[in-house]
Order: sequence, then structure tokens, then C-alpha cells
Amino acid sequence: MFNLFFTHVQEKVLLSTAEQELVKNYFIPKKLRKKQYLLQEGDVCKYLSFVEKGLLRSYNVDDKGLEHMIQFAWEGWWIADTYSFLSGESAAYNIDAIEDAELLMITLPHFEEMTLKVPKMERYFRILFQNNIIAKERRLISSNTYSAEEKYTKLAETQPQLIQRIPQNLIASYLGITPETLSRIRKNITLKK
Amino acid sequence: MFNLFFTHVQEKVLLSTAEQELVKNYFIPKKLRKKQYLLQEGDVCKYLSFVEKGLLRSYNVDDKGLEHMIQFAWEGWWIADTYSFLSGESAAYNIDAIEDAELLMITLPHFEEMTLKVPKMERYFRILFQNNIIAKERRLISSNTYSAEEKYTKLAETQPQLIQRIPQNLIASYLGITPETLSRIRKNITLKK
DNA sequence: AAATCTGGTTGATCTACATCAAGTGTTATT
DNA sequence: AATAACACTTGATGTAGATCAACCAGATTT
Repeated sequence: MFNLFFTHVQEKVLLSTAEQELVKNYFIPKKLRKKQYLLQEGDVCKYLSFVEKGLLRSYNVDDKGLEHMIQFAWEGWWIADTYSFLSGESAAYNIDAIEDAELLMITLPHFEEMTLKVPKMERYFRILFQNNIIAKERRLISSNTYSAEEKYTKLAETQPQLIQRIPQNLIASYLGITPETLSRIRKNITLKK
Repeated sequence: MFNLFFTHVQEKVLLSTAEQELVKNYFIPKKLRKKQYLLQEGDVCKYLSFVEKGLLRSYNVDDKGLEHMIQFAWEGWWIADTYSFLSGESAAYNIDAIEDAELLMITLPHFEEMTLKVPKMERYFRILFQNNIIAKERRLISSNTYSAEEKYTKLAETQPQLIQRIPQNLIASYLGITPETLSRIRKNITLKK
């Protein structure tokens, strides 16, 4: 269950067997069926989750009921409902499974405790978050700078796996465009060739 | 020189006097005049900088020569040229001063070393980055979800200092709209009242 | 096997915002 | 004091992409 997890962690920090055992105990394994929500209705707890298997998405729903993709996560990636504890937004925040998935979850209080008990995990997450900031910055610039077609082609170049695995309508939302526009863009691209 | 710096660090972690001394030695103080670049032309070193005084901006320049604001930073904030070491972008990345500024800079190699030597700083940055991710996520959703007017009014509500202190044309770029559009939006808002 | 649902395509129309262009007031520069 | 440079405004026009609507194919449910 923790195979992929430790493979990924060990790429950034080296844990002793004892540390590994400590870390393991903070995580709760969970399986999700396609379309199932990560959180049950009314669940107030915030989680950070590592994806061992499958594919998830996080998204919010605006006041008009439209979904906006925030992130996709598959094997080897983390996903969290971080956004939701920022107040002042009249938006719902959800995580659910696009494909059947297996996760390792940790609550935020346990996360804080673990990073104190195992400083190497503190380091692991500092590095992870640092890289994530860069990725988000890049996406932000892309969103403000490029046309819909440029955004799509850049995504297709940098993250081909994403294009293959994720339904077009969700990719459209991730890029901040409508499914119709994405469909036309794709048609246009194939015509060019 | 380090007053504000340690005030901010101590909000998240408590450093001993010895640790403070250690940390201090990794930082290089620097003063910048309005419009001066943080990096000299050809400077390859990447820095992370804490703003003690003044106001900076980071931005990139696309292939059409247009500037796109990435971040603003004033007293108590950090700014970095993180984006630039991602390859595959035909874009220049700059940091410069909007107002005269005083900084504390650390190179990336020193940063890595410091976090290893002073684990509390590792923790400080993990928390800092975690919060930054949430902020960027929020900005990304805003960018994909809302109209130009909504983006501006939301920014004005959540970051009024930013509106007061930063020239309109830069705010426009930060929101991914043109200065002309922002001008019209502001006119429109005052007319409504 | 029929019916419903889901993801994608295509067309017609509409609109928010960009672009181009000219003009104003204020702050630097010589 | 004259002039240039800069931040902002206002108007006229163009366009990328949204919206609305109908349709289709494959998968899922009954």
C-alpha cells in the first residue's frame, strides 16, 4: 500500500525504517469508486491525500453552479482541500474520483504533528510545496497571457498524460474555457496538420 | 535591518539567539532604487528575498514584449525569481523596485543549506509556501471564473493596500486585463454609487 | 432491447474585452 | 521654463470566445 508513497518520498529525503513506521501510522488508507466524493457531506475535517492508484480532481462550484477544475492528481501526486478553509468565498469545494482510486490520507492536525516528529517530512513537504508554487505561477501566467489555443497546445506539450487520461470537458474547465471552444480548437489543430 | 524579518519569522517558529545569528549570516542586505532591477543583466544566481522596506514586483515579458505581473511584495513579504529556472519558456523574468526598497537576499544554495542547519527555518518556509499555494490557487480560480469587474472588486475587497499603493496599469496586468478596461471598470463602479 | 446519461461536435448569434488612436493632467528631466 | 515621459481617460472598432441549441455515438442503467 505504501510502495509508491515511499518511493516518492525517498526521491527527496531518506527515511530510516523507524521513521517510515512512524510516518505510516499517521495515514489512513482509503479506496474510492469512480464519481465518489473524497469527503462525505458535512465532514469538516481537512485532509491531505497521496494518490497510490487512480485519478482524482479537485474543483469548486461557483454561484451559477459551474464547476472550475483546480487540480488533477493521479499515481504519485498529492491532492488537498486546502482552498476550503479560506473564508469569504460563496463557493463549494469538492474532491472526487475520475477513476477508481486508492489513497493515503492524513488530517491537517496529524500533518502538523508528523512534520514536527519527523523533520525529514517537513523538508519533503517544503520542497514539494516549493515546486508546486512554481507550477501554479506558471499556470497563472499562462491563463493571463495566452489565447485558448495556445493554452491548450502548451498543456498538450508539457502534460500529454493529462490530455490522454482526462475527459475533454474537464480539461476545458481546467484551462478556463468552455468545452465547445476546446472542441473547435482541437478540430482546428488537426486541420492545420 | 533584521527587525521586521525576525518579527515575521517568530510568528511561525521560535528561534534561539544562536539560531538567529546563524540565519542572519546567510542573508545579504541590499538597497534598491525605484525602477532598479534586482538582478543585473547576466546574473545567473537565483535569490529569495525578504522585503524590509519598499515595494517590488516580479513579472515576465512575453514574446510580444508585453509584461505580465506575477507578484507584488512590500514590507514583510518574500519575492523570488523561482519561475525563471523552469525551462521551455521563451519569456524573460524580472524583479524590480516600484518604490525604493531594502531587502534581505539569500541564494538558493544557501537557502538549502540554511534549512538543513536550522530545521525551524525549514518549518517556517514549509508553512509560508503552504499558505502561498492557497493564495495562488485562489487567484487562479478568480482568473478563470470571474469577469474583469468581479476580479477587480474582489481584489479591492481582499487587498485594499494593493489598490492604494500600486499603479493602475500594473494592477491591470496582475488581473490579466488591459489598463483601458480597468479604467472603464473603475469609472463604471463610481457611476453605480 | 429500450431508455437514459455522458462526452463530444457543429452551427448561429451575442458580448466582454482587446486593440488602436487621440487627448489630458502630472511628474521628471534638461 | 520648456519638454519630455508617464499614468490615466475616453471613444470607435474588431474579435476571441461565450452562450444557446440541436444533434450524435458510446456507455450505463432498467
